[in-house]
Amino acid sequence: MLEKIKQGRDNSSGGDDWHGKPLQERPGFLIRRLHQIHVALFMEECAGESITPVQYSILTALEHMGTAEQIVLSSAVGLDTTNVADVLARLERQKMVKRRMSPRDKRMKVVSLTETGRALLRRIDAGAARAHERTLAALSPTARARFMRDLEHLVEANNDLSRTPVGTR
Amino acid sequence: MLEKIKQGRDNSSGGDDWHGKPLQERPGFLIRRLHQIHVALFMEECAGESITPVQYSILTALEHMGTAEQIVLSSAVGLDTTNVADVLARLERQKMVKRRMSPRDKRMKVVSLTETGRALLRRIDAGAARAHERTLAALSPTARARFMRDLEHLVEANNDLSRTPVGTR
DNA sequence: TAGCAATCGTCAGTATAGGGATGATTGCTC
DNA sequence: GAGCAATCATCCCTATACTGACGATTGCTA
Repeated sequence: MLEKIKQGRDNSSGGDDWHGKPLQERPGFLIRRLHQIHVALFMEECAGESITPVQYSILTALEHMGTAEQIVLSSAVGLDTTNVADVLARLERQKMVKRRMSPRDKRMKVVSLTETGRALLRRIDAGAARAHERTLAALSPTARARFMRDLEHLVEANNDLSRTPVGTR
Repeated sequence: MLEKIKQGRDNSSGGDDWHGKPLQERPGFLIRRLHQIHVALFMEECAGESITPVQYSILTALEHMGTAEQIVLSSAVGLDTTNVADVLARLERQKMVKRRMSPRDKRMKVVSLTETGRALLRRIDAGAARAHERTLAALSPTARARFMRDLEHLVEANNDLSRTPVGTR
């Protein structure tokens, strides 16, 4: 009584019938797990420094842009403005980042890296790279490159589906 | 598995030099984005029902197992026991799930689906399947199957790295 | 069998992640 | 140039996700 419910779906494209499949073979489950794993690896590689993957993303984006309004950062890293404000508040508390009102538009806040933030980036850079590598280490170099291509493709194709699409600014 | 990592960064190999690459080409960033996207798709497909992907995972696991202690569920879905308890409390509040003390071991709680929970599962099944399909829709059927294989491989290889590895129970 | 270490669930605390609402500000339009 | 809609940051709320600690219970062992 738990096998063949499956009304309303026809797998015209060759048999992607996720229903009935164990959790371990469903895309959503595996993507969540891989995300968990990468975060764990990142935290392990950067142990000692108080930093998270998302904070690292924001700091990196800031390093590339020099200075940015929160809304621009939000678009760059694909995070809700609420969430970005939250992360930035933590980064500011740790003196990694400065925020001040934009003189051009008083609704906006301009964010910039501090020297402390830049130093942190330099310290964790190798660890972050190792975390990225270890996440994909189980694949052969060929499969790894292919996997990354597919990943980029999937994210790009669905970019506009999340609340804050990347790169629209 | 971390042979060519050494101390600093040298991109002697095929070129896994994440440093200096834009955010959009780093595995951690893309995995986080794809996770966001799948969650968004799931919530869109199951709008109207108050359910999340993680809750769906737990309900599905319960359906397969019939009845399970929280620690077993935790292992089945790869979630911290703290987190599982949290999710279960919400599911119980919505009457999707029942919890009672295990008579065999008074430290444990036995969880089981209610009829309400089973009905919910039947209602959202098609939507959940559509969310899974749409997440991978941008890939050709061939690439999709390959991607899933690689994904499973990566998760399996790093299973023991997260706090709660899957399937050890 | 008395004690003790391991186990299970929970609690407190922190960090993403997003929805919905609001206040301040801006720029467009009439 | 006065009003008004859009924009930006923020606030409150909920939901993952994990760490560290703790009380209750269990089973092993001395």
